[in-house]
Parts: sequence; C-alpha cells; structure tokens
Amino acid sequence: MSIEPKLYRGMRDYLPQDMLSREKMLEKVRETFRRWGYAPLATPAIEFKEILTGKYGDMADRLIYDLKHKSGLALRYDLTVPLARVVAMYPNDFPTPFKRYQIQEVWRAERAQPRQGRFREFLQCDVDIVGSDSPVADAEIIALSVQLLAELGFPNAVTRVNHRSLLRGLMEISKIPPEREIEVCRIIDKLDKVGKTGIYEELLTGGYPQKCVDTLFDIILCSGENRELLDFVEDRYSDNERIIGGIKNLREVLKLVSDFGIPSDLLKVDLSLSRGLDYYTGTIFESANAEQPHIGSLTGGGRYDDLIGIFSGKQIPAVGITIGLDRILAALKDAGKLEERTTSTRVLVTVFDEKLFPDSIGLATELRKAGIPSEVYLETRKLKQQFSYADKLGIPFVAVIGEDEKKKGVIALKDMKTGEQENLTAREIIELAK
RNA sequence: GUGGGUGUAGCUCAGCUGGUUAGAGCGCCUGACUGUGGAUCAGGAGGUUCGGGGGUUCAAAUCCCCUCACCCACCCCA
Repeated sequence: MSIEPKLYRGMRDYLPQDMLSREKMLEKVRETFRRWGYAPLATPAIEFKEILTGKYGDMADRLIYDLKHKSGLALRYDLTVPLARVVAMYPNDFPTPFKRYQIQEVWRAERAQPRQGRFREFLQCDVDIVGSDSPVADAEIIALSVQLLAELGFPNAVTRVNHRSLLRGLMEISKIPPEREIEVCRIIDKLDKVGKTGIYEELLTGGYPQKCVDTLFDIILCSGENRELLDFVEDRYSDNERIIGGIKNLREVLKLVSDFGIPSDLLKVDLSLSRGLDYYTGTIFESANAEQPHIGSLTGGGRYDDLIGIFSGKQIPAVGITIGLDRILAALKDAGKLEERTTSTRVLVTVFDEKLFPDSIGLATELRKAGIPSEVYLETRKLKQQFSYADKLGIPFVAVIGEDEKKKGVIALKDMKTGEQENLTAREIIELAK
C-alpha cells in the first residue's frame, strides 16, 4: 500500500527543465538590480498576523494564510509590508534613500489558476525606494521595471499608470463618499474586461446615484494620448486640488521616465486603473502583455507614503513595484518562448569499460577546470545507451575514449547536432565546446 | 465562494444508442546495428479494468445518484 503522491492546488514542483530557465532568469534579474544600485533583503516567511492584516484591504486580508499551529502567526502575503516593518524596526541601519530588492515566496489563499499564472505560492520580486518623495524615485522604479521586462522577453509590455490622488479627486467630484472609494475603484478597474456598460450597471445596482455615475464616467472613459488626456482633465477640473496635484505629479513622473530612455508609447495613462491594495497613496502602475490578455498583470506597484508610518510612527515615503517572476515565466511558457533544457552539461564523457574509467573521469575533470560543464556516464553500459542518454538530455557533445583512442592519445568527440565525429585533444575539445 | 467542463495505459485521447479477452498514437524496453544517439523495421512490457463510492440490470468504461480531483470562466491579483 503506497501513499498517493499529490500536491495541494496552487503549489508547484519545479522540475529541472523548469528550474534551469528559472534560475537563469533570476540571475539576470539580480544582476540588473545590482547594476542599478539596489541592495538585497530577506525576511521570514512567517510574520505576526497583526503586522500583515489591515494593510491590504478587506478582500486581501481574507487571503492571508493563517497558521493554525500557533495563534497570531501568518504567512507573508507580499514583500512590501515586511519591508515597511523592517524599515521601522531598524531605523538607524539604512541610508536615505534606501533602495532594496527582495526575491522571495509569498502565499495567497485564493483559487489557483495555473494557466493564467495564478498560484497560491509564488515568487515575488520587489524593488522599492524608501525615504524619498521625489518623482525621480517613481520614475526610476517604473523605468527599471520596464527595462527589466524588456530584457526578460516582453519588450512591448505596456505599463498603465494612474494616480491615487487623481482618483480621489474624481471621486470627490462624483460625490462618492470616501468609505466607498475602494469599492468603486474595484468596479471601474474592470473596465477593460467587463466593458463600460457592464460597470455602469454594476455601479447603478450598487446603489450609486445615476448622476454620480455619469459624472464619474465622463472622466474615466476619457482616453487618448497621455499628454492630451492629462491636459483635458486638468482643464476641466481645474478647481479640484487633488486632481491638479495628481496630474502635476503624474506629468513629472512621465517626463522623467522618458529621461530614463523608456519609449513613451510603453506608458499609458489610464484613469480607470486603481489597484486593489489599500496602502497606495500616489502614483500607481501595472503592466501586462497585450498579446496575452488571459495571463494577467506582469508587474504592479505604486507609491505608499503612509504604510511605514503605521509601524514607525513617523511618516516615511516610499515607492516600489513587484515583478511577477513566476507569472512572467508562465507567460513565456504560454507563448512558447521558453527554451526548455534539462541539463547544463555541454560534454558527456562516455565510459568504454571498467579499466578506462580513470581516463574518462580525468577528461571530465580537465574540462570542468576549463569551465566546460561536463559529466561522466556513471556506468559501463553499451555506448548506444550512453549516447541515447546524451540525446535525451540534449547534451551537445559526446566524448569517447576507447582502446583505440587511448593508444593514439586522442579523444573521439561527436557533435550530436551534426552527427560528425573527429579525433581531438582535450585542448581542442575545450575550444570547441566553449 | 459562484457557474461550466473533464476524469479510460507514463502522456494525448478513442471507445459511451449498455453485451464476450478495453483500443490508437506518442513514449518506454529488446533486437536488426557485437565501439555511437536522433531515422526505419520487427518484437515486447504496461490498465489493481476505465478517479472513488453506491444504485439500475442477466450484463456497465458506457445509464442514474453522491463524492473527490483537476481544468475553464467570474472574483482578485504577481
């Protein structure tokens, strides 16, 4: 009687063919962050529940994994709140501004949907700037994420941007009470999915006066080239401070992002973008690949000037973004752009017979010393099987040292792609397999 | 949480107006090829018998009920 091997929904095993591309991607990501001067940080998987709850919103609070094992503990839901906790906990250990990146798992108790890249456990990758309220910080975060996205295989991913205070201003004008803002935001956020008549009806059935809804619609349905759109809204609502402030800030950020060398058509002002998390206060942004609408957002973030204050007592501004690495991987896989290798080995050194093991092992050692990923076949099976092994794993070269080769002092090297084989020295192999 | 779909060999699936030993393709193993893969050809293994439980029937993978798992959509987001 055996136990059925199974996995909780939304959890995944990463088999070698997945892990090789995953690790490669992670190396690229980490390298990019360091190139921009960000410092790494790690925090525990488990936090006190009170640290996490009440920061994300009612909806999200329900998705926090509660640890039944000991009361008062929970699994982290994102990396932003832990960052806020850390900054408040060690006030003297960080420079200002503090730029950090963090790549760790987070857990969300929601319904998983693997093909859309939605999991209960997934790798989040956050970059944040703490301690600066300059629009340059917002712009840098956006520019960094757009550039990284391009490097990871999504050069055309569009980042939609909006501003919380602009949204709040619009709510004021539409006479929507502050406590219902978030609810309204969630509804209008669905604009591109449900369509305008869909959300119009949802708002009406939600009990909002038609007049309010109409006013709101007048604004959020506006679209157009970024600058024109902002000009238009500014012009029309020039008496609302929040709107004017939001627009001014947004304009600065957009300008700065282009100073970072980001093509302006990759950024799109979208007045219906709201983002579900409560803690955002200023710019908000979210990116997706237009060619894969079913995948969902690839990155998302914004400015959260009040979050750290909850822990530290004094207000410390911050802005950051999450890069959805697991989702990016899922999107690449979905698009068939993921090269799936199952090994990093470049040369398989076959073993002719027991007596020649030292020769084969010696060759592999020499190759490794030269930086060529190599492995020795571990048993004296037929060459046929050894070659077949190389073929299955996609190893590009196979080396054979038999009696003949040993006598001549050469190694037979077969190029598995072309099928050609020639006798070479170890040094020649190193050159070839590099 | 709500709605829909699927569940048969390792994988993708066919079989489903109920009827003898449940099939195909791919994969896997062996050999032709006794120092060499990927092609071809010839064999072969593999299903506790059709997710699990119950029911109808002389007889069920096939019909009915329940259950579980997975997938899709919604919700929400990375």
